[in-house]
Amino acid sequence: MNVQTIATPIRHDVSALHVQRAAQDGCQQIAFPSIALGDAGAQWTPRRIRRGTYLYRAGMPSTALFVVRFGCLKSSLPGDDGEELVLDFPMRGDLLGADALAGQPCATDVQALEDSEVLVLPIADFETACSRVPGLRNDLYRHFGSALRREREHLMRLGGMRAAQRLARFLLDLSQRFAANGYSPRAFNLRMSRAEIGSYLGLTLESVSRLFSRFQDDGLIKVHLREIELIDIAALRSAAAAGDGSAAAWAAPAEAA
Amino acid sequence: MNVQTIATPIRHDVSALHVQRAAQDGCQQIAFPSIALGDAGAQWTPRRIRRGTYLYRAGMPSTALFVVRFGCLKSSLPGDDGEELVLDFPMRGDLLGADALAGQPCATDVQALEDSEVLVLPIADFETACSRVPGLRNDLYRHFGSALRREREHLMRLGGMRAAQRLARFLLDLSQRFAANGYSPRAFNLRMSRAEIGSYLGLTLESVSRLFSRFQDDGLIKVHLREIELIDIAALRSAAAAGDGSAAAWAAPAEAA
DNA sequence: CGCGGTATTGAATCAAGTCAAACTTCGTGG
DNA sequence: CCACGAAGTTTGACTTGATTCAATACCGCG
Repeated sequence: MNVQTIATPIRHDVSALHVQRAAQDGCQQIAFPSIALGDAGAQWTPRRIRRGTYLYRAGMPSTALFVVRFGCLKSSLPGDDGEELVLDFPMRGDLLGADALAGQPCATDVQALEDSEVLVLPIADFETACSRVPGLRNDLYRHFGSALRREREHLMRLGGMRAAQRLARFLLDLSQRFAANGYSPRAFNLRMSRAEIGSYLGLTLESVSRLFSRFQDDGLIKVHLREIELIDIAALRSAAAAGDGSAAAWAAPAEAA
Repeated sequence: MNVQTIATPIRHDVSALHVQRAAQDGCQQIAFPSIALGDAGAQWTPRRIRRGTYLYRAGMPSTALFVVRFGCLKSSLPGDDGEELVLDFPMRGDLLGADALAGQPCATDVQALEDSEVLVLPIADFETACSRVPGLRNDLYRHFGSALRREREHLMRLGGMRAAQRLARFLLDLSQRFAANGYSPRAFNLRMSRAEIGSYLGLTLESVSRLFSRFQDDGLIKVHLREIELIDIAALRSAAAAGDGSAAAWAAPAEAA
C-alpha cells in the first residue's frame, strides 16, 4: 500500500497530493480539519512510532505539535513515587504536545501502545502555518476547548462516581471513539493493560478485572483478555448513568424507560 | 480609594493611566502579563460580581474572556442529577470563559464566593487586541498550558490519593496562591463550604470535616469554621506527599526520611 | 515445553461513605 | 436585644465498596 510512502520522513510541499491522501485517510473528520485541507499540511511530516517506544517524555524540551494519524498511545504523568498516572489514551485525531505552544517542557510521557503514526509540526513552523491557514488557529482553540472539556469529564468520573460506573463510561467512550474512526463500536480490543485502565480510572487492576467479570456475568459484555464485545449497550449506558451499584439496576434490560 | 474609579464600567483607552493602575494592582504578576502592560488593556473593562451571584452559567452563549482581579469564585459543572461538581476556585489572575475562544457555549457555572471583580474582554474584540499586543496570544497559550497542567494535578489528586493527602495538598495549594497574591500563607480563611471542598476533592463534607479535626488534633493546623491557620507546614507537606495514611507518618517530623 | 508477564479469583481489611443527631454561627424579625 | 430558624459544621455508629495480599490460571513466546 501507500504505507511506506506515508512513512517517508520527508516534507511534501505539493498540496494536491496531500489533499488526495488526506481524503483517503478520512482525516477531514479529525479534530484539526484545517490540517487535512492541505495548505497547512505542507509543513506536517509523518512519523512512525513503534509499540512500546515513546513519542516524548516528561521533562524533555517540547519542540513540536503532533496529531495522531492512527494507532493508540498512552499519555501519563510519571508519579513522584515511581507509579505512573495514566491521563489519556490518545487516538486518531487527538493533538499532542500542546506544551510546545506554551514554551514549556513536556509535562507528560507519551508512549505507543501499538504501532502508530503521528503528523509532526515543528513549533518553529507554527506561526508560519497559522498565517498561511486562517482556520488553523481556530482549530487549535477548539482543540483546547475540547481538551479541557475532556479532562473535566474525566474529573467527573474520578470524583463522585462508583467504580462500575467509571468502567462502563470508559467502555462506552472507547466504543464511541472507535465508531468515530470507522471501526465497530460493538467489538474491539483494548490496547491497554488492566493496570493502565485502573490507573486511568483511579482503580486497582484487580478491581478492573473483577468488574469486567461482573459485567460479563450480568450479560452486559463479553470479555476475554483484551477482546471486548459490548452485548447490552442500553444496560451499559444505564450502568454508566446510575450511581446506584446494585446488580438489579442493570440486571433488568431497558423496559420501563 | 480608587475602587470606585476601577468599578466604573467605561472603557479606558489611555494606556498610560492603565499602566499606572496595573502597577498599583500588582497585576504584572498574573497569568496575563500582557494585559497589565497596557496596550491590550485598553479593551478590558472591570466588572463587579457580588457574592452569590453568577458570572455566567452553563449553557449560556459565551461572549467574553475574564480575568479575575480580586475575590474568589467557584466554577462547577451542574451535575446531571442536580448535584454540582466543583472544578476549581478561580482567584486573582485566573482566566475564565475560555469556551468563548472555541465558539462554544459556557460549559460551567461560575459563581462568586465573595464580592469579586473581573476584567472583561468581549470576544469580538479579541482578535483586535491580539494584533495590537503581540504578547497576548502567547500569554493565552501559556494560560491554556497551565490550565491543562492544573487539571492534571487535580486529576492526580482525585486518582490514586488518600483523602488526607488530598486535603493537605488542597491547603498547601491555597496557601501558595494566597502567598502569591501578597496575603499570608500561614493564616487565611476559606471562602468555600465543607461541601464545596468535598466536591472539589471527591470527598463527602463529613470526611472533610473529620480530616480538619484530625489535622488539628495532630497539631498540623488550627481550624475554626472557615478560619485556617497552618501550624506545621513541613508536616503538612509530608502528609501531602506520603501515600500512607497512618497517623505516625506525619506525627514524626522528617527524620529517617 | 517451560517461562514471564498478564489476568482472574478469593479472603480479609480498611478507608470512606451513609445515616443520623447535636451543636454553632449568623441573619432576621419580633 | 433577644428569640428564632436556617444553614453550616462537628461528631458518632454503622455499613460497604474497594484495596490489599496472596494464590492460581492463562496466554504468548522463545
